[in-house]
Amino acid sequence: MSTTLDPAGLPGRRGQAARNDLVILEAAREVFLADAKAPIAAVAERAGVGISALYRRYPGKEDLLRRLCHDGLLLFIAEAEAAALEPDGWLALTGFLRRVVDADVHSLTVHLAGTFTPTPEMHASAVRANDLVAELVDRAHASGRLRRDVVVHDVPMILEGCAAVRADDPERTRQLRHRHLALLLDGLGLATDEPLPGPPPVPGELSGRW
Amino acid sequence: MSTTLDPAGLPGRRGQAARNDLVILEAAREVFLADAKAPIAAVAERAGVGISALYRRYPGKEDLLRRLCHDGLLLFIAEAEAAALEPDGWLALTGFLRRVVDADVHSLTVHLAGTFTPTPEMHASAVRANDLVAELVDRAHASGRLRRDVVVHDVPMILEGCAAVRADDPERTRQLRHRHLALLLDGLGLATDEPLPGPPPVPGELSGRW
DNA sequence: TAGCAGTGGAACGGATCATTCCGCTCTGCT
DNA sequence: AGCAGAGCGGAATGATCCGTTCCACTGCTA
Repeated sequence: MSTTLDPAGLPGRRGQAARNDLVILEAAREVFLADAKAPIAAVAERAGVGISALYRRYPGKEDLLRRLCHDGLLLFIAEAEAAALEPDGWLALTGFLRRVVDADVHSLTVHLAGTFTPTPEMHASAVRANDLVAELVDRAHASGRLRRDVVVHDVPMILEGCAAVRADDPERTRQLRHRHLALLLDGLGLATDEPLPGPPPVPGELSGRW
Repeated sequence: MSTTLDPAGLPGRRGQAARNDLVILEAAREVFLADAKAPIAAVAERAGVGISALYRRYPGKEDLLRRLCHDGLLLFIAEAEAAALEPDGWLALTGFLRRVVDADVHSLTVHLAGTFTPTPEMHASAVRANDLVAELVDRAHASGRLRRDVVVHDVPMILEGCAAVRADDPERTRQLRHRHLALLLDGLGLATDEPLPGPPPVPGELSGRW
């Protein structure tokens, strides 16, 4: 039971309920991050509540998934906006990627996509996110430190690759992903003149649809 | 009962059966590569045969999966052995990785693992594969072109990352994976003095168990 | 021409889930 | 103090999915 937005945990039934809101969301995050098609009951168990507690808050599984995914997307956007403040274009991009990997946001937004039908609102967020990343990539190019043939849509590909790395322990997973990312970031630099093979990724091409 | 090597398809029932052996295996490969937990019926459909044709050949789903996975592992080993013949240690390793990505072998061996219990024979093959990769990595190190802090177990991590990249079209998937691999290979080089973050991967640590 | 290897595909039974429902507990209000 | 009902736990329900079995049929093969 941890509370963040629950100002000085109210006592009694009301407060417990408010706290459960968060506990459930956190449990759902953990469970669905580990397995995108985990049963609802697993979330309830992890949260230490009954199934009713879930259905009281969300009309159905899909709504919970949507919520989780949208939250992730918003976090992604927030990180991108934060990165926009970094003056060095290269550091802005690399720092952004590191933070996204750190927060495991990509799994939330992509692995979960396809398990529900997105809202128009989410679509708008996705567009916004894409614009922000495009800006980061442009600035990295301008800094002269990013290899020429890397395009915006390489970013989701990179994140996809990082998200695929998994260990048993979440913390260890994080470490290994950073290791993988470090390799990719070095590859992103100007180490070689060899152009990347094949045409670059194109918008809806990667597995996550939207 | 004619067997796998069916040159110039025999006519009649016998020949049809022999041909089905291959058709089924190929269909299974395609189907399970696209979705590791596809139903048996999907394989039959793709192969254009009935379900019986499958069960005549394999006692159960698990056996088919095992067969597929072991075939993949053997191919992996064959590629590693082929790579061992390349005199340049760096080219041996990078060429090997490219061919493995090309053949989509990693998906076969890892994504499918966990869906069945491995045979001791497969375990032996896995050990052998590991040894061969270790040798490739050693030689790459000896060539002086591989960054110092890369270890054997980084290889499965890299392959895992590549396998995560997916497009709708198999051919396009292959292209994008090569792009991703190219980035990783550049990162594998000596571009930077920055050491890789965190401790390197350790044997059974990655998601595929064995 | 008899017999059977080889087959297609319907039918069966078990497993898994999302969702609903009911009875209980306490809280917060009167 | 008392009670209406917000919140909840978890069993029951009904649907779906899938591996496996079964049986009738076909046309080689001997």
